[in-house]
Amino acid sequence: MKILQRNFYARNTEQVALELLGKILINGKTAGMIVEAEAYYGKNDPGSHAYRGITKRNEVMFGPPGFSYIYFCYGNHYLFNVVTEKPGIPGAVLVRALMPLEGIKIMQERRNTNKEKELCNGPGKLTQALGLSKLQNNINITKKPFCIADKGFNDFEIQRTTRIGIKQGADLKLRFYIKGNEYISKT
DNA sequence: TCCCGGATGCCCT
DNA sequence: GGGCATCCGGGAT
Repeated sequence: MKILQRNFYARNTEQVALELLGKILINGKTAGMIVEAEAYYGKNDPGSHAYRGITKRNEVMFGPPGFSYIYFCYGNHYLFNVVTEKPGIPGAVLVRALMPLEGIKIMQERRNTNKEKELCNGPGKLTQALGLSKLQNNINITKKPFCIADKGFNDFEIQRTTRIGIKQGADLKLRFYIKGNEYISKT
């Protein structure tokens, strides 16, 4: 198992999103395989937080790659992104769904459900299952206990579609998921 | 100050 | 499986 290093993230956001499929997101004793992700750019991407330039909230997106960008949404959810591109160039990949692998019991307690498919099949759900909140914002994820690792899962087909839940930039096909996987988010 | 969001869970069929 | 109320902080006015 190798932990993804900064050079993996310091590339084109779309490419990183694509290659994150099949990788393992780990936080402490909980872990899951990434089955769905979306790419977000800056200037030319109206769907991105970084579109209107740097602010207190999105400044992490402008910083060095390989850091977490976790923000609060809809009053009670946290969404997990990982920063991409070289420092100074905004970019991030939103992780939308995981297939639970380790610490499932812990996830069930945090999520208050025993249904395995309901643990991580949405961006707000997986942060709750892994115990991620704004406290984990802007953390270097190229080392344990909070990181993404490669376990060599690559036997799958990738589907590319438009992104979910945004109005601006809705035409861009920057959402990727593992075809036929039962743990991806709905719609 | 006000508006609204990169969503979820519940309750109903 | 689908419709709906609802969570509250950020960014624009």
